[in-house]
Amino acid sequence: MHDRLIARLQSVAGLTSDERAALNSVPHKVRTLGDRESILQEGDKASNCVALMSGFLYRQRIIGDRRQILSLHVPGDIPDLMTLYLPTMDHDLISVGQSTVAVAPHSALKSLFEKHPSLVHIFWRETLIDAAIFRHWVGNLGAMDAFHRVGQLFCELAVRLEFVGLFEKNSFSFPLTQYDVASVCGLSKVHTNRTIQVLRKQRLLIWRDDMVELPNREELEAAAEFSADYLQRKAKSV
Amino acid sequence: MHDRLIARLQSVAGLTSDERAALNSVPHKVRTLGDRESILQEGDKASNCVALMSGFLYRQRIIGDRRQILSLHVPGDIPDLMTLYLPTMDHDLISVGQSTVAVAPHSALKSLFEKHPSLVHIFWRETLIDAAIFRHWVGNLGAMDAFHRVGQLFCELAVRLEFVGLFEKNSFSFPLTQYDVASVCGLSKVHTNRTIQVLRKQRLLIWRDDMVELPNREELEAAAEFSADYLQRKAKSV
DNA sequence: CGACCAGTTGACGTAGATCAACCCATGTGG
DNA sequence: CCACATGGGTTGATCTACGTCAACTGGTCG
Repeated sequence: MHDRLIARLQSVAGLTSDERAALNSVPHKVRTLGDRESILQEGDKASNCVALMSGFLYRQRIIGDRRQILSLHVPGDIPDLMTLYLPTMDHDLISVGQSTVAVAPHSALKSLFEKHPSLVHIFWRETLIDAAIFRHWVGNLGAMDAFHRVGQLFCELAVRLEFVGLFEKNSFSFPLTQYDVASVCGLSKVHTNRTIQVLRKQRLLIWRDDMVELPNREELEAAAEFSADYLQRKAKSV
Repeated sequence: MHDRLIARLQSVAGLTSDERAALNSVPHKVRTLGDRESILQEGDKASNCVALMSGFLYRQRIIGDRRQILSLHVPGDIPDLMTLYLPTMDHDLISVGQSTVAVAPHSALKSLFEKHPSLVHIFWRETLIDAAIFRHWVGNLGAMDAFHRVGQLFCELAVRLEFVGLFEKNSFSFPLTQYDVASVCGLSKVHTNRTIQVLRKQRLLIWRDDMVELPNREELEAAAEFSADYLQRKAKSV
């Protein structure tokens, strides 16, 4: 399994060298994905899990004539870990930009868990944080306006990317379009564009081509009323 | 632990008599809760989990001057199961109407898992379904209008209550207010009221006092474009 | 008896959707 | 090497679903 994932689990939960070795030796294949390439579709039955190594993935559902992006995923995430126990996908999983994933069969993970029961809790915890993020977005979408939603999105990404070492000099690579951001935030692309312009005018966001910079992160977090508690980052201090 | 939970796990996952006995013997206390009584608040560190035995609970977050209900919980749910691994609450947990819960210490659950590793997967799966429900509501809140959101809510409750034997003659006890429904659906109470009136006029919903009846469930599910796939009910046929 | 709360209704205000151009960079085929 | 198509981004005009405000009803409770 990939280093980025192992490093994250290491810093979040602390791994014994034994566990680390076991994770390293999980059989897997590396797969490269092109822009907008689909990994899994609604209704598919998965028999593998994918750990994102580089790039971005998102999950989406088509609802009526709309596309809703349910979540964005950064390297180190295993966005289909739930297929271990809920094999039928209730949404699509898609790559944005060029990305690479490590694909490991369910059987390999299950035997990993048998040999190292302590790892079960570590992976379970990963799915709990995933759930906490969804829960947070239920709040965002139900109770916040456009400005706060878009602001929260960039704040959250900064924290999650920082956690895997991909947020440097207040910047990160971001191959999504404004329309993608709109689909995350439950907004139209026109209104999303205007909201981003407000963030730009307030010097809270610089977004050109595929790079996003947050020149004044604290101010952005304050403006968006963002708190990273739900991402459970305190584990970093372990 | 409570029968309602055990019965659900039984039908969902299938339990050996050994596992069932172990679940039955988990030490716990029964606690009765009044209307709007709080169990846990944002920031609390939990050292117990509660399994809902009767009544309703909801999770909420205060966002600005608004209250967002993140999820509703029916008997058989363990809405704070995640505190096993994420001890700090990022939201409040509150009772509606009179309800009873079984309170079991984390330590008891952890030793249960040690003695019966197979139960870990069953409980993990429970948290995955919890996450699937949040994910679904991200879609609902991001992409559906008021009519669909409110309709989806009643459809979902019917399925979840049916699963634990609390949906009979197309009816269930429902001690929430219209304002509560508004807080689930991310709507104002005035607009929620008007939306409910539309459902009533279309003979899809009868709601008087604390009882809800869905006289034409299929039609309601069609109108709300509801599909129960995400609740993973197929396990019922096991 | 008044206080309070859920529900209901009407009038009005607004955030954000929709529609329709237009710009610009990139890519493609003749 | 140009002609044109395509897809992001941007802008302005208009529309609408929903929020807000305010008033009134009818139960319930002390």
